[in-house]
Amino acid sequence: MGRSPCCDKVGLKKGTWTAEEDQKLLTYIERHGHGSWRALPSKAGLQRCGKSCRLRWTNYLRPDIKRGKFSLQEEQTIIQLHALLGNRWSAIAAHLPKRTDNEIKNYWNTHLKKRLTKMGIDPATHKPKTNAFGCSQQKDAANLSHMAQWESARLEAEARLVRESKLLSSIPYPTKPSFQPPCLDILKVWQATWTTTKNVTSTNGFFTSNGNLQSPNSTLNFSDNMFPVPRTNAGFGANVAIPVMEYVENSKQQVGSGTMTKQTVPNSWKPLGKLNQHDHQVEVGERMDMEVMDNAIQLDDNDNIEYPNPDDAGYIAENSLRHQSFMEGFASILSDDGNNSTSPNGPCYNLDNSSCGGDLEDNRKYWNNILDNVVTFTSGSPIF
DNA sequence: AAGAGTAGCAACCGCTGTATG
DNA sequence: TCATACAGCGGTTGCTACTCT
Repeated sequence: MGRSPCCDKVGLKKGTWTAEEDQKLLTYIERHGHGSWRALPSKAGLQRCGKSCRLRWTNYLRPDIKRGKFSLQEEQTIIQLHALLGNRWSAIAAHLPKRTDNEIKNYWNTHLKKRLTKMGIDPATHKPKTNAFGCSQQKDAANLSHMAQWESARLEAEARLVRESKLLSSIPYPTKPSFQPPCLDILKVWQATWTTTKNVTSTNGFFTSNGNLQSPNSTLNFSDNMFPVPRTNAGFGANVAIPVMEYVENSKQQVGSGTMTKQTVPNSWKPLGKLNQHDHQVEVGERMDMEVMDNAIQLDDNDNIEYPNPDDAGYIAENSLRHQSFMEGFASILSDDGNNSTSPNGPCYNLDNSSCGGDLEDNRKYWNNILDNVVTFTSGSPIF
């Protein structure tokens, strides 16, 4: 026998909550915790379905949520995470303390989506909208998508772990003790590659003053311009990064002015894709899935994510290249000033919807800011 | 001033995976 | 083992306020 029915919907109130209902729910939960949502409405004297109470509490009444205008950093975070995770609002919300998935979803749909659209970026794919010159970009877009898929899968896996951690701390308010989930900073993995730099290129952003893209810190000992990023006037998003994933396919390939060789991934860390059984070399072109990602993430004895030794040469090479390429590709899509005559989507816009007025430098600074935050925004977050 | 159109957002709906009896 | 409730999630709806004509 299963459980008794949740709640018959006859006679239950729907629609906007009144202040009185809010107070009843708030008072009850403060005194007793929510316990069983099913039983809560009658105990609290509410003519509502338990599900409605839970939604009202989690999205509005909970004391640990922040309401009101989103900060610039929060906007940036949402855009970045949406590029990686898509419409996985709960996963995105896990990286935005005090914001609910519903609020983020609404904000995306009513603000950010429109802004990206105005900038000529497809908000669903975070790629430039198709234009007459799009053919030459297809391969690059595919590579970027491929890498984004990996990052997405990894973020999702970690977001899942965050959720699982939260379950452990689901003691009802207000007796809930302070609790922090284990460190799940995938971006610190990125940073690990940046900070093990042997040949740091000094820059505050992704764009040099002459308009070329650049990683925050270059991690390899290649000669200058190892990843030349052609800037053309072929339209929005015409800048493309050399897809470094190819170097794995072709065991040795000229990349820019540096020559890369096939890298071996350490046994303890296999994040890039399926590894062949012989030498743990990455085989690209495989569609990644959660199972692969789960297998790729190693847990230590305490079920915390075990990050690879950043000193490992193979790890550094694999990850720094992947991340650099991903970031450059991502940056290239976002970076076009949109002022060239062939830009199909008109002038560029800043995120506050104002036209950048053709000020390339301002726009560059703005996107530098966003892209820098990919690496740095998590430093103060309890999640990270 | 008034009606139409639009934006913002709280809340609902329905689906899915998990827990429970 | 199975049926069912629960909880979480993402998509969608509908109400309210605001703007435009």
